[in-house]
Amino acid sequence: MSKKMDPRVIRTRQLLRDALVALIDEQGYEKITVQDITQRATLNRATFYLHYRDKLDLLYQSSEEALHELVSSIHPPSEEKKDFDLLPNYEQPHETFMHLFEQIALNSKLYKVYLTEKNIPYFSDGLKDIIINFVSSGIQVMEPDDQKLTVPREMAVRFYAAAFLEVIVWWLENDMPYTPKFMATQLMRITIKGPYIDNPFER
Amino acid sequence: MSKKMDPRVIRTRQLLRDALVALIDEQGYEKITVQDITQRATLNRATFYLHYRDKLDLLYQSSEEALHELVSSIHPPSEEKKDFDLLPNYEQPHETFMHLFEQIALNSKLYKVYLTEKNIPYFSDGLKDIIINFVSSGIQVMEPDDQKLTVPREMAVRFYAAAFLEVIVWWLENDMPYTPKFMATQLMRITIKGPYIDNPFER
DNA sequence: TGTATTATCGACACCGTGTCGTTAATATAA
DNA sequence: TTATATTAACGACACGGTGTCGATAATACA
Repeated sequence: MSKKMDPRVIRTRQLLRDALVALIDEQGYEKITVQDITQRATLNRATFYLHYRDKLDLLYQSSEEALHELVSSIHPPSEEKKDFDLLPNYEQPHETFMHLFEQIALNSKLYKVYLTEKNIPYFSDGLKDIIINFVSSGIQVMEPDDQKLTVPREMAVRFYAAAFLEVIVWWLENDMPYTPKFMATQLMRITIKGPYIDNPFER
Repeated sequence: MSKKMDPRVIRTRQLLRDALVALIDEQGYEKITVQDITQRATLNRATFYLHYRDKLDLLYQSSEEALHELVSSIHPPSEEKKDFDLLPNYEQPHETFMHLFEQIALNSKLYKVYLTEKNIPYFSDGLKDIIINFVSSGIQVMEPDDQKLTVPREMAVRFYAAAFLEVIVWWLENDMPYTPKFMATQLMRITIKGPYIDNPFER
C-alpha cells in the first residue's frame, strides 16, 4: 500500500507521527497544538492539513496503524501447537500472551507514551477491545457453559481484559523489567490460581 | 466549610457543575467550551472565572468533591464486624465492596458520566488510586508474605484494582442491573475462585 | 528533461480565551 | 427596613490557535 506512494509523503507523515509521540511525552497530549507538531517536524503548518484533518486525526491514524500491526502479528497461531493451546498448562506461558508482549516491546516507545500518558484518546480503548476479544474467545473455548462460570460471562471478560491491560501498562511504566515469557506466565497463573498460592478460604 | 459561604456562590457553583455533567453527557468533554457551560448554567461567561480557572479546574474540583465523599463514606468500618472482615467468607459480600457500590449508586449520574465518557481527565485515575489502596491493604492483611503470592505483589494489586474498576464501569454502563450486594458477592467470588467453578487445570 | 505532485509561504477571517472597568442585583447584619 | 459589602452581569479588548486560500518553489518519476 505504501509502495506506490511518493517517498516525500511517507517521510512527511512519519515526521508528523514521530513529532506527536515526542511532544506527548514532553508536554502531554492536550497542550499540543498543530503549530507545535509542524514546528517539531520542521514542516509548514499548512502541510499538516494536506495529510490530516486535525491533531486527533493524526493520533487516530497512528493508533490504527500500530494496533493493526499488533493484531496481524498475533492472529496467525502456529498450527502445530493449536491443540496444546486450547488447554494450556497454566505454568506454561500462553503463546498469544507472549506474542502480545513481544510485539509491544518492539514498539515500546509508542506503546508507553500512548498507554501511560493521561488523556490520550482512542488507543487504550482500541487495545482493550483487542484484549476483550482475545479473553472472550479464550473463555468461550475453555468453558462454553455459562453455568460453570463463577460470575456472568460478560462481567468475567471485562474483569480479566481490564486486568491484563493494566498489567501491560504497569510493565511499560516500569520500563519492562521482566521478559515477555515471564509476564505471560504470571498472567496465566494469577488468572487461574488467583492471588494466593494457598487459598486461605478453602481446602 | 460551606456554612459561611454566600448562598449565591453555592448556587452558582452547583449550576456550573451540573451544567458540566449534562454537557459531557450530551457532546463529550473535549468539545465543551466555557461559553457552553455558562450558557447552559444561565450565567455570564465572566462569572465562571470568578470561581474556576478553566474548564479543567471545574472538572478537578467536582471530581475531588465526589471522590472525597466516597472515601469518607467508606472509611469508617463498622467496629463489631472487624474480625469477620479480616477473613471474609468469599460467598458473603465484602462490606467495603458493598459500601462502594451503594455510594456510587447514590451519585450514579456523575459516576456514569465521569467514568464512561471518553477522555475525562483525573476522575478515573483518582478512583483507581482509591481502589488500589483498598486492594493493597486487603492483600496485605490476607497474606503479608510475598512468597505466598502467585505473582509479584505490585502486579497483583494493579491487576485486581483495574479489574474491579472495570466491573464498576460495566455496571454503570448497563444502568446498574444488579444490586450492590450481588455485585460485591460476584467480585469476591471471581477474585478468590477465578473464572471457572471447576478449575479445568488441576484437581 | 518534462510533467505532475507536493511543500512552502504569507495572508485572511473566525472563534474561544482570559481579563478589564463599570453597573446592577442580592444577601446579611444593623 | 435599610445600609453595606459581596457577587453577578455586561460589553469590550487583545491574544493565540485554527482552517483555508492562492501563488510560488522544490521534488519525484516517467
